[in-house]
Amino acid sequence: MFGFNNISLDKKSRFSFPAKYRDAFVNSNENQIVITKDPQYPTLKVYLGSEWDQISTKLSSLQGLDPVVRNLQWTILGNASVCDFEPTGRMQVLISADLKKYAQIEEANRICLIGMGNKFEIWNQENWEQRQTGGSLATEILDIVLPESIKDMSF
Amino acid sequence: MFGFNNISLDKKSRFSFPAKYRDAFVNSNENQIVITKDPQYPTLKVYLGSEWDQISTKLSSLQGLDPVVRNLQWTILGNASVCDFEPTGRMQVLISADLKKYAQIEEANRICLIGMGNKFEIWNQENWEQRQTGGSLATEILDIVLPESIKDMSF
DNA sequence: ATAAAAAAGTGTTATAAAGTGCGTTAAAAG
DNA sequence: CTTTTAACGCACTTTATAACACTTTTTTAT
Repeated sequence: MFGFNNISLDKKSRFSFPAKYRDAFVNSNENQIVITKDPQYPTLKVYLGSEWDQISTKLSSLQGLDPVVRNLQWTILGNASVCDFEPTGRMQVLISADLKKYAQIEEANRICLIGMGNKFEIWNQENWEQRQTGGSLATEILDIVLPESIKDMSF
Repeated sequence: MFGFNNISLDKKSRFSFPAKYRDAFVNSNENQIVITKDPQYPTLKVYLGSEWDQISTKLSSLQGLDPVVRNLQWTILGNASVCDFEPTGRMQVLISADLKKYAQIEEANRICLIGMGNKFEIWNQENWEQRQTGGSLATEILDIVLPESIKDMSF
């Protein structure tokens, strides 16, 4: 599941996944989607239910005394929103006001949904364009020194 | 699969691969083609499905908390467009508006399709000619410092 | 505490736009 | 001259989105 999609939110902040991803969802037998905050950029991560189970299990088992780990746990686990999801239906998903705010898509009715293989990212359009052209964003956090325990994890 | 081809896009932004490549496609049993952005030049890369599976699997497994890796993931994975592809048929492929813009072929109805062995490149005609005569392009990005993890990958 | 009102969430339908398939014509190759 | 290939046009199908109606939850006022 790859690629760029410029899609619209309706008045209630719902969007539907592009139909081109339907087969992949149906084949992998997913019936849940999880949206949460990205720990580094003002963007949202969208995981398939099965993928989320792995990530959340691994991440919650890590030693919470390490401040970097603790922060990742807060950001990723503490903001996760689980949505029921029907791959054979309209594939609609609601984005909460809190998550919209984080991704800076509060008043916008357009978002960029970026397929990154086994997950998606949701971007504010201007931010995505700026990233694509090599610009940096005010809120990005890049200089994390990673503890050994998460060096083998990819979020 | 090598060589230069000057071919036309139809009104819906489709083009067909030249018939001379048919045997190669049929023999390698490909039924998908993937188009995505080149990370350095304003041009598009076209991969066979099998080749793409390898590249995308490797790239998405890398540590996304590294900003250089993340940027490559965004560019290559996040802009990939997967097309169903019938080697025995017309071998037609659609180029999305977003990718056309990146390769600066927005209003043009002619493109250059360059066979590079196991992949192709799609160029705006003027840009291709300029590169051939040694000129440089305003948007090219050459000074990427690659992390160790991707030094053995070729895109 | 209860009822009314407002807000938030869910589901359906209609319409325009985007994408697909295929036949025909024009051009190139053998 | 015949055959193959590329380009174009058109009709059909699918998809995205806006509009609307209805349900549930939350808030507010009495």
